[in-house]
Amino acid sequence: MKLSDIIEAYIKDLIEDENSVELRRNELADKFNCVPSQINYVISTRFIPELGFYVESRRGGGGYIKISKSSLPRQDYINDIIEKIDNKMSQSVVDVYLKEFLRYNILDEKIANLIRVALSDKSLAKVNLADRDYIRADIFKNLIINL
Amino acid sequence: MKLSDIIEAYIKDLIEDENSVELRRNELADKFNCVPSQINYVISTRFIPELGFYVESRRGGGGYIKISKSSLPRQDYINDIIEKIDNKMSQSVVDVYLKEFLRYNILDEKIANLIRVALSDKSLAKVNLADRDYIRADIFKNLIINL
DNA sequence: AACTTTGACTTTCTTTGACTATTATAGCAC
DNA sequence: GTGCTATAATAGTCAAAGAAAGTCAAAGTT
Repeated sequence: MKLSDIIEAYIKDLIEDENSVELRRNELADKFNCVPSQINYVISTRFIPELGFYVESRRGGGGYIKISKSSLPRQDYINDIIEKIDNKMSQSVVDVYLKEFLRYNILDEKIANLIRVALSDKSLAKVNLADRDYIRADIFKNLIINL
Repeated sequence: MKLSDIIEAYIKDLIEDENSVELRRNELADKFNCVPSQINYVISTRFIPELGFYVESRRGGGGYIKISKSSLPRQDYINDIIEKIDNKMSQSVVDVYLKEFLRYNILDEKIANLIRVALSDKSLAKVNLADRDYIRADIFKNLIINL
């Protein structure tokens, strides 16, 4: 078994309890006798939004990496959808999805609106046009993973 | 938890009652076993005018640091904050604001979390570093206005 | 070819300390 | 008493050091 797989399993075990863990990157690296950046590798290949994970972190003294897993029943449905989502989305495609989600009670009006605002061309005005739809899709995926 | 966070919480607790506190810098530093200038660090990163805090101080014998919180009605408060928000925001500055909003019940955990996710470096990974903080601020302002 | 491991370099946030600035007060000269 | 001065008691500033985590590409494996 590869080291990365072992680390992955270890982290998943920790997540089990609380549906989330807070890790110290260096500690973990130490524990598994690898370079710290391997932890990043494991996280970025295995704890991805598409699989229902959300990762937050903070640098500096007292820094941490927090990984949470959303385990709601509708999660499978959401995951299915996320898999199908293109890596770029226009404003109107976002709207299509939101309507769909509203219909299935995956979110309420208030949240849908928040997402709409966050992803609007207005909010993203400074992102150049070529990248905008890609960034919109990124934000969207991260958001619905965390609904 | 970081010392700075602990000190921040401690001070906020003291403020709760009277909407203000008067501190002695050295005493506080002593209490938390840190150098006095750490108190300044905490104040300058967490008790900023943008969040409605007002800090007065005096040196010399009998010196003090007084921190007060203005408690405007909700909408005024929001407007006030929006006006003061810089045109760029780091992830951690967003966090500071959200914590504040939570504290004053301007939004709930769920929404705060969504905003956090939407504005995280993760979501905005494809935005180049030079622009990221500006775009984050744009989205943030749009969101807050539409809260 | 795809995946994993490694390490040098970068970025972010916190802690520390040396140096500076301000204020109150005690003591002294008058 | 009044005014001046020295001293002690505070707080402020700023830059360096420290403590994480992130990035990226080269090297190694399968």
